[in-house]
Amino acid sequence: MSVKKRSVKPVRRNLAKIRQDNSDHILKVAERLFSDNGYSGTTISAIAKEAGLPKANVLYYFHTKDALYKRVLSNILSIWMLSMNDMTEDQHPRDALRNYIVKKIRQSKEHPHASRIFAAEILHGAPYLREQLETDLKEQFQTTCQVFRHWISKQWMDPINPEHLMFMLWSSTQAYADFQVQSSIMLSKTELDDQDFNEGADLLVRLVLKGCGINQV
Amino acid sequence: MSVKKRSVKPVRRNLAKIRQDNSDHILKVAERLFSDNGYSGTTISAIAKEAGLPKANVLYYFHTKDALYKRVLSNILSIWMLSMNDMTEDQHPRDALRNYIVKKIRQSKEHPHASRIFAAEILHGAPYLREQLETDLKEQFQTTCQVFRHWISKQWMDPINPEHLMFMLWSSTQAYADFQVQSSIMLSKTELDDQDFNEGADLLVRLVLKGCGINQV
DNA sequence: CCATCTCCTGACCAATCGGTCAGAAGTTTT
DNA sequence: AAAACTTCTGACCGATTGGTCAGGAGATGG
Repeated sequence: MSVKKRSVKPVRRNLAKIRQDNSDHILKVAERLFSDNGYSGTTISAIAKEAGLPKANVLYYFHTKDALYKRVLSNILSIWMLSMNDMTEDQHPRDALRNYIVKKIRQSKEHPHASRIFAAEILHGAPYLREQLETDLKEQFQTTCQVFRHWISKQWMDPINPEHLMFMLWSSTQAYADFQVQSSIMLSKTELDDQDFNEGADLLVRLVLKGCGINQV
Repeated sequence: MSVKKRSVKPVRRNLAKIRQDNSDHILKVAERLFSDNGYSGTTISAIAKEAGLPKANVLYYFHTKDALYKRVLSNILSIWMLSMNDMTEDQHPRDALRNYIVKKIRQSKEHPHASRIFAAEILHGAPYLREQLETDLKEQFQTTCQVFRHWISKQWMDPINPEHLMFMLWSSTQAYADFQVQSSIMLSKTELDDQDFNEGADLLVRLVLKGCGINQV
């Protein structure tokens, strides 16, 4: 019955860790909400509530909504760019294209929120990303198109339009994140499972390789 | 110098026409703004300003923002569904698929705003469209998948996964509206022109037909 | 020409928005 | 244990939001 008067808070938290943990937590919650409701549809109050913090605390870590959104975006973009530079001239398109498609669909599966925020940004004219699209992504795009042209000149694939092939690869893989809701409705599921992602990847690989006249092993 | 005191407003407008014209005008402006800024990012004041009307007048025609958005959406969906029921068993996939792709890309070109609103809606979980997706669109989806299976059984095309082929067709054609901004940046243009849309359609037709093992004429 | 209906709008409203701030509470340094 | 610093938060702010409303202006039918 007697309540021990022992100190109730022996936790002794660490300042640096507190900052790290709270920032991370807020970013994670914000990513999900921005993904579900868009920039304008997401309020700081909602983020705070979902994170279990007072609104003023969220604004203590990220001084403005804009700054928070930009941090979310830059996190996303760094993940993105990292795993895209993989297609090179010395590879055979058979392997390079398969790897690209598989990796891109895996990204859609593992980072659906990030993927959707990215898509929504572009859908609305890329107000925050335009600069990086015009520099970093464009450079990478042109490099990859050049790789395609190289493969074509080696007759490893049909003479197809490299730019539009890139658009097709991008959109059809991206769709497994962006339109997941629609796809799962069409398949009468609550959400896509691993097999669905695999079947999607298989179909795209097959379609692209055969469609580009790349002889498979 | 003398100002003629002739009646300044001889126009004598017609009530029914006034209602029609204003509603249409508001819907048109709203479609553009919803497309550019999303639902939450678009304010009634902004729509009113852009339409050259007082805010209260917009609300006179459409009692709530929600109702206006739903009207925009239903306009879009009716255009959508109309031109999608085209693939039938008695056609050869060579023609049916080509027609579908060409038509879908033309829609992306001619109704980019509608297309983007639709995409944003799905991206954010289809809060307003879910019911119609679950009934109308799903039914049509399954019908078309059945047509694919029929073509496969007739050995007019390879035994590919019909559902994922539909996803691929949908996303890669849709992209010519949704990601137009990104595409035009990649191609160093201010916007895509007719030739770009044609090249995109050509590539997709070629990729899909050859990829599905459909022998072209 | 008058009664009636529709169209139109400035003024107004409560609610919510992003953001500020003073000061309490907790942690680290001395 | 005291000083210095960071974390935390309730109360508050002006601006904007979607929406209401009373009443004026214009159109219509008899």
